[in-house]
Amino acid sequence: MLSQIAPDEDLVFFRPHEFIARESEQPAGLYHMLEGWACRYRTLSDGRRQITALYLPGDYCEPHWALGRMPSQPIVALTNVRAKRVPCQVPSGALADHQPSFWKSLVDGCERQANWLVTLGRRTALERLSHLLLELFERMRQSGLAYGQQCALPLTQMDIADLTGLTPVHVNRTLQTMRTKGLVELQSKWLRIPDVAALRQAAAISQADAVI
Amino acid sequence: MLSQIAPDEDLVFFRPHEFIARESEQPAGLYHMLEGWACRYRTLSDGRRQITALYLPGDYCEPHWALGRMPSQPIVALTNVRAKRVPCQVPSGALADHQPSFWKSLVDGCERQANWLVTLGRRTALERLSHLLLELFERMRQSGLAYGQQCALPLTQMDIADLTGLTPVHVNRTLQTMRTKGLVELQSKWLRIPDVAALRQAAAISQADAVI
DNA sequence: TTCCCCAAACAACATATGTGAATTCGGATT
DNA sequence: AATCCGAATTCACATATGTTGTTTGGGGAA
Repeated sequence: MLSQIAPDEDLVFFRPHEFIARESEQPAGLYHMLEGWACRYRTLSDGRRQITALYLPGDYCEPHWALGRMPSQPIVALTNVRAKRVPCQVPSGALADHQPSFWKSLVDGCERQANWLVTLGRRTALERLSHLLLELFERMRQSGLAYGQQCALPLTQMDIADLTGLTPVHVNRTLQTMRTKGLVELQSKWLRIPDVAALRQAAAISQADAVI
Repeated sequence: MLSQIAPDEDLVFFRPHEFIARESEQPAGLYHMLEGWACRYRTLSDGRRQITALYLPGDYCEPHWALGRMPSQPIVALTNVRAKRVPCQVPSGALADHQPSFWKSLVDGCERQANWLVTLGRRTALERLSHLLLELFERMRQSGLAYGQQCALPLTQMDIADLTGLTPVHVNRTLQTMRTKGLVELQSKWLRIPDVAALRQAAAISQADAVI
């Protein structure tokens, strides 16, 4: 029954392109993603757009909000999203004690960003795409959402361009090259990686490095 | 007297290029920077290098370590560094209660990284340099280390290249352009910004945005 | 002062990626 | 089955940035 749902912990839904949070507006709560993808981004005044974070099932969106921050960049749903809303106002002491997975989520996000800086700053288009696809596959795998060497990938080539700092045209070109080389199979929002080791090499990821 | 220094909170010094922390090695503690600059970075196997964080006086290096993480990227001193070492093993509850500035440092670092992603992904060379110089000036100003419109900037053009994802040659070229346009004065490790508003515009920072 | 060395500055040329536009494809809707 | 519309694909061309190499400059050591 509806009345049995705890009043401060709701299930919420978003449609593609719907805002989950707006810049500098107090969000209704933290969202624990249950299903679907979302992203954080910034657009410059002339329309250039860069995605700065991707939220997949299992991720918290956004840990910072529990530390008293307001969103500094907007967040939108990329697909249909189902999430559990949990209030921001949890005292940080309680969070630390009761939600280790929450802290892990925060720090993981930071480390992913640090790796992402390397990708945007120093990797070529082919390396960026390889790195992105590996990271997404690995995150899906860790959430139990990968099947063998494949997983869902509900992004348009324009989304991928805004993630990798490239143009959609160049994403397309480079994807073609990768297909030709047998590095990936990618069609109708479905990703298959025939040879993970080969793709890691194409991404300029050193043997010892973690992808994420 | 030496004997009066608390045993778990030491003053430490580093020389330029000296490692403050190595990848995957337990650091001796957190460092609260008192003087000098340091950076975190990653190098790809062929030598390409990207700096992913800059530590200025007042910054904590690295908040994550208090959350049970090991360094995932090495950290080196860029100048002579003086810092206060504080043990990592502080229980997170105590940190939360007694060190709000510590949490601020952590979240500020995350937000800076998110902004930095936009810069590396979507801004031109001139915009990247403008953004970097504005951010550094603003951070120095907030630490009381700016004097009017100027502050120290102890970076080589190669450091700046590794921060902005450009080549040293192009950094030089672009800096010349900026000097010609009167956007910055930069010589012998000293930065002067004649017109902050003009530089913000050159950085493609929207009026409302924070630099950091 | 002289020497030395690293950083900065400069030049010519190469190339990865961007731009603008047209065409094709594929899934949804009627 | 016919239509529609966003996404993907392809093409020709433009340009920002990279590459390689040389030259100049300035501060520290002897």
